[in-house]
Formats: sequence, structure tokens, C-alpha cells
Amino acid sequence: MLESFLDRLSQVGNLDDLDSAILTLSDELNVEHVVYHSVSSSGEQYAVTTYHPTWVNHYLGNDYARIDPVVLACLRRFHPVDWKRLDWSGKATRNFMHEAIDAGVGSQGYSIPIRGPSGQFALFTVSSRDNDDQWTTYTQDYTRSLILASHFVNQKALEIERGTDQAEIVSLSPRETDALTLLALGMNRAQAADSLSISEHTLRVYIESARFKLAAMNTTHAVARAMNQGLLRV
Amino acid sequence: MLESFLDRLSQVGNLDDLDSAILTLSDELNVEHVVYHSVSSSGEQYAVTTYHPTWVNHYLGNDYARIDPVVLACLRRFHPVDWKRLDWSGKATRNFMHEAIDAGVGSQGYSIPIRGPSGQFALFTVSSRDNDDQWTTYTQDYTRSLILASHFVNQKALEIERGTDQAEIVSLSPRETDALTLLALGMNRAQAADSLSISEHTLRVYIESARFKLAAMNTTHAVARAMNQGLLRV
DNA sequence: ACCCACCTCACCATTTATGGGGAGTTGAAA
DNA sequence: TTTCAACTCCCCATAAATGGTGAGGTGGGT
Repeated sequence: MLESFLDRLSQVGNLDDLDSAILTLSDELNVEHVVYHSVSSSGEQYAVTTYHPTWVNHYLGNDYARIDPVVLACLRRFHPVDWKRLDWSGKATRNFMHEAIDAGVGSQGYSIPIRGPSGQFALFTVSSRDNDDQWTTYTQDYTRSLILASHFVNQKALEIERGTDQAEIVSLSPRETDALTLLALGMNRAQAADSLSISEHTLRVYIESARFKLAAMNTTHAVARAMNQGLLRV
Repeated sequence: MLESFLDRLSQVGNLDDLDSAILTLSDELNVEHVVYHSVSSSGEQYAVTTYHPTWVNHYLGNDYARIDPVVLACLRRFHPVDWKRLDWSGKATRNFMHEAIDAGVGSQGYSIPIRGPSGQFALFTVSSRDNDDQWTTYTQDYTRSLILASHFVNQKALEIERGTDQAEIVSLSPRETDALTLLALGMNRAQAADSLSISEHTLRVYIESARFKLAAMNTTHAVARAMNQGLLRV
């Protein structure tokens, strides 16, 4: 049922094309609203949505991603999230929910978390005003299509964002990886050096060269960047 | 074409069931070999494969994941990886490739990277001894099935894993998140405090309480753990 | 054959982070 | 209404990391 969308997606060459391709998804997937929102590790965001711009601005202006139960749940899960199974108790949360519904967001929703290299994180969401039964049927019928759509949309978005989908090629030497890994595990330099059976001085050299390669200001930064780039098996 | 597998998967209740369900995939997906390999942030590994145990042990014993171009590429990409498009030059790499082929791995392969919450990373791989043309046709026909299979296998694996070990739900306060985020971006305490318009002393309190919540030995460790648990939007 | 990336080791001075004390306000949940 | 978590501010002493500048050996790739 995604044929025409996937065909169209393969023709997409820039973000504008992608925008309009994604907007056709609400028809193809038979829902009222579609949202694709990606955040890269460098903080760049890309979002396409059928929501009203007023709501989008309100959401961003209030930094609602911090309290939005959908976002919070997706950050912790691999499974797609059905909105109605989340915890909507709490004052701020319920207030947010009412604002969202008033803004036409739809009371039913289904969100798929997507994770890419270098700490990229994206959400693919569909929402409607169905009742519970309709929505249950819908999600059962469409789960696979939604997963595939989210996958291919994200793939295309990453492809466009950086020309290829290859992450920047920072490569650490084995020892540099060892050093950062042990530091990420909470050791100090003395412990890490001991664990690798090298002198603390030598360890420092690795940390410093890793810091340089990663263009990091300090050790914590280097570890954070290395983790974001999937360089550490912690 | 995945119907019977997905049916079977939904019945799976433990790792042994999952093992045998995955092993049926080579028939269902019409390939010689199937591999699912997951590494969680805490370092626990789970793997199922149709490869010969001798090869698996050899691979693990030599820590080949460090030089395996398939693994290295998947760590950097979102797109599935067709083995034949990788760079197999380099002495160690070519040596590894020959060993793999001799062990019956198959010269053609297709690997899908999968990322879950808390830094989980998994690979879903199929491989065969087809020639280039056969393989191109195969991957075109089966891409979607492979993506869906990888998704549902990983979903089930996480589900089982989570059932067995109670995932501790560490939650950081907004300020704690702010503090760790800025440190992860490379700021020192003075800069971070300045950026948040609070005193450096106050910032320290946040860092320390975050460190306590995360059971971290030091700031670097706290940032690493927070990132692994998807607590930071860096 | 040569180059370059990698691995290994050392000292000194300075900047930063950490450990251990306290204290007062606010706002939301039970 | 009480309780508790979160937010804000402060000092002192010590431990740890960083910046700068070295050097020498090995192995793989062009």
C-alpha cells in the first residue's frame, strides 16, 4: 500500500521534495496527520508536519519536547508508541494534552522512534481523531507500513542531509578507543592506565590524540562525541 | 512473505524460542545464512546465527568485530549495507575476508544496522553464495522483508531482555539534564554555569546529584551513562 | 625505501574538578 | 497541610586533568 509513496520517495533529491512527499503520506496511510521530526547529534533539526504552524510554534516556543510524554517514551523505547497507553497524569502533562487536542492534533496517535548513526534521533508520527476501537484496528492494519515508511523517510532524510548517508569519517585507533571506553566507564586516568597495563603518560597521549581527532575541548566532550558517533562499545 | 515467521515470533516467550524462530528465517527469506547480533550498552551480547560454531568462536576470539568492514560500516550508517560495496582493501581486512569465506560465510551479504534505546546496537545479516547478479535481484526483492524482519526480531529481543532484568528508570531533573548536556558539549563548569545563568556552585550541585542518580564515578562517567540511556539531547 | 600512523615513556606548571561541609525558597504531589 | 524534590547560593582543601615539549621503536602502505 506504500507503492506510490516509495516510488515518489526514490525521485526525491532535496528537502523540499522530501517535504511534499511526506505530506502525501497522510492520504496514503489513511490518517489525518503525519509528522516526521529528526534531531541530529549536532542539534540540527528537520521537521515536516501537517499540523497547523501555530501549534508547531507554540510547541517549539515552550520547549514541549521536554515534557511531551510521546517524546519521552520514544526516547526510552524501541517499540512504536500508541499514545493512549502512555501516562498522561501530572498537571503539566494534562495541560499540554488539552492544548494539543485544542490545536487539532488528534486524540489518537502512533509514534515510531528511529535512531541513526551519530546519535541521530527521529520520530515518525501519525495521528487522528478516531475512537479507541477504530484506532486499534488501524494500528493493527498499518503497523508494517508505518515501520517501512518511517525507515525509508529517515533513510532519505539522512541521505539528503549529508550527501551520502555516511557519517563523518573520524576513526580512532584501537588504543584511543580503549582509553575513551575506560574513561566512559568511570575510571580515572590512573585506573584506566592500569587496566590497559600502560603508563599514565601513555594513556594521556591517547586521550589527547583522540581529543584532537574528535575536535573535543576536554575528555568529557571527547567521550560524548565518540559515543554519539558510535565509536565506543560501552 | 514473512507471515509465518511473524506469527511464530508473536508466540515467542524466551530466548530459546527466539533462537529457533530466527533460525527458521533462512528458509523464509530464502538465503543460506542469517545472523542476528545485539550488543547492549551494558556490554551484554546476544547472538543467533546459522554459521558454524567454529567460525563464531574464531571471530570472537580474534575480536574481529574491530576490523570487520561490515560492522564498521553499519556503525556509521543507517542504510543497509551490501557487503560487495564495502572497502575490502587492507591486509588485515582481506585476510579476514578469506578466512570468512573459507568458513562458509558466503561471499554475498546484506546487513541491516539497528539501534535501540540506551545505546543498544544490533546487526541483522543475511548471506549467500550467489553471484553478483543473483544477489542484486535478491536484495531488491527482499529489502522490505529484511527491514521488517530486523525490526521485529530486535523488538522481540529487547522485550525478552527487558522482562528478565528490571530496567532501572533513572530520571534527571531539567537542570541536571541541562548541566550534563552542556558538559557533553565540551563546556567546563564556568562556561556551563554562565550559559545557564546560574552560579558555578549551583551547577556543581546539579552535576553531583546527577552523578549520584546515575551512580557515576565522575562527570565523564555521568555524561556517558546519561547518553547511553537517551537522557541527553546532544 | 620511505613516510606516516601508531604505540610507548617522561617532567613541570597551571587550571579544573571533586569531596565535605551548610542554608534558604518554591511548587507540586500525597 | 505537610512533605519532598528541585532550585539557588557559599567556603575550603585536596585530588585530578590539562597544556606544553620532549623522545624512541614498530609496522603497513605507496
